[in-house]
Amino acid sequence: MLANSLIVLDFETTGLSPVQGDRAIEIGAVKLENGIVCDRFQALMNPGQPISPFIESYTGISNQMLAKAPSCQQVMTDFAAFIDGSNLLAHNASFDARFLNSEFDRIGETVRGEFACSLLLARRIYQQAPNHQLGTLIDYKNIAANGRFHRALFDAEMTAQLWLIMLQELNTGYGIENISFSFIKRLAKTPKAKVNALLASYTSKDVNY
DNA sequence: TGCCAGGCCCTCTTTAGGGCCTT
Repeated sequence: MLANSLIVLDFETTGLSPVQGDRAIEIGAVKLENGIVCDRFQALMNPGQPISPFIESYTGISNQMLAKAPSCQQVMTDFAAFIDGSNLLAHNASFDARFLNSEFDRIGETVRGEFACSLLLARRIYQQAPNHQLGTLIDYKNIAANGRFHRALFDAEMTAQLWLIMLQELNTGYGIENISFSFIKRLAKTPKAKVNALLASYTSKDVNY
């Protein structure tokens, strides 16, 4: 079942590319079970390098805050225990997956769960949205947002709420129930012009697709 | 708000280019 034990996560980082030496500075995540947030994880981590004024401004996380934070190794070890092989979700998952893989590589961990992407799904089912940035979609769907975007836990919470709304609308709009994780991934990879046809053709046999 | 990268996805495409997303 899709909503069972799904970890929604978000990284704040020193930049865009771990290949270029960028590191994680904060991880936030919520655990969804049966459509309900049942656990949370949040931690700043010291990347061992100063962050730029741009990142300080963008995230509200300062070098002073990170100087007091535990190491990436310590935090990511704790986070590996938190996710424990669950399937994963993020907004623009390719970005978070790169950093999760990079930070896990450094501590000898591997990502065992599968990743889904709320951005790809939103681009399919909200084709009329002004754009598909997380903040825009939260506003577009009138989801209550009391917090600061670009902090990891808040973005993870908002991504989780957006995800649940999308599942609910797939249910009410297309009669799709008990949708599988793999069907959502299939939907996210379907060309936009063929999304409606796929949804209209959905049958119960797709539950375990 | 920009740069760095990479995946997705569209189009005046596929022998390519550029916008959108993430920090």
